[in-house]
Amino acid sequence: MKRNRHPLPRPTEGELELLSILWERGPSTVRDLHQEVSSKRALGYTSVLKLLQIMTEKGLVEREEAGKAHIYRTAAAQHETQDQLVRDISERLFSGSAAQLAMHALAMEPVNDRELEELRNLIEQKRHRQ
Amino acid sequence: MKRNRHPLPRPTEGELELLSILWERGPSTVRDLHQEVSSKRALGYTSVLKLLQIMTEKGLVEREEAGKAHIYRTAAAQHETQDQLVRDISERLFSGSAAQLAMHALAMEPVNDRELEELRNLIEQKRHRQ
DNA sequence: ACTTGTCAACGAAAATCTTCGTAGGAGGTG
DNA sequence: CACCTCCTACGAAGATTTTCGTTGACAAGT
Repeated sequence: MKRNRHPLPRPTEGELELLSILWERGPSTVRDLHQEVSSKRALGYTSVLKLLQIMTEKGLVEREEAGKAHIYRTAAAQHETQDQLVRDISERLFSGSAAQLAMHALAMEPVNDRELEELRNLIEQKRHRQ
Repeated sequence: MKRNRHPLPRPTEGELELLSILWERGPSTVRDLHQEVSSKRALGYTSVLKLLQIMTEKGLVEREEAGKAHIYRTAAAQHETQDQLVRDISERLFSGSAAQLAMHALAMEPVNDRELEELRNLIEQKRHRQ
């Protein structure tokens, strides 16, 4: 029962935690996810299961019911969700100016050389295209 | 009696809406804020009031009780809250890489020249300091 | 003094999010 | 078969967030 008509809802905090693991590990079972989460904090197996069931209803994940243990996979690519949430923050916290968000992010932490180089390239590209 | 000992909690969505207005308008009464919010969506006066009372308890805003209508002001500067939330997103969505967050933000939207210039400078600074 | 309007306080309903206990099914093993 | 283990489904408690109705205080007008 897929609802691709509407854009996916914004994941909650707990949901995002599971999505992150799924993006990293790829399709996983409840047990996989529970083990992964457990390495960071205490959380019951059924809590993870329930969360995944809710996420399935919301369309945030899809599951393959073959076999005994269902296999869950993310419905949206990581970069799509990143875009969604970055846009969200940009709207709500920076009056929609993504550039200001970017500056805040950069001013905050040390950035390694490779990333600096990528950013330089990105900016040069944009400079010449506009 | 300020409680600067603990960091301020992360504002919820509704709280952030009010904070944004306060940063823009400066210290305001409940009525001011309600009017401002109402221009965007339907929300009762007492809902705004209640939210502000909760935010006062949490320390997110402070109020001056002089006169009949209290006057609310933000407890943290805008950039502090921006930092806090950007760091948060960076952690949860980009494995702590602020640079990747920045790149996502930039790749997303057109950026005006002045902002591009600022970014270039920021990057050059960081390049030479590291 | 009575009415009207503005305000904060309080409580509570409604919605959402988080967490987990319990039940029941399916598959093996002795 | 009886038992154990692994799994999902379901319901529900608890916590947090969102929303608003009601109340009472206070002042201004008539």
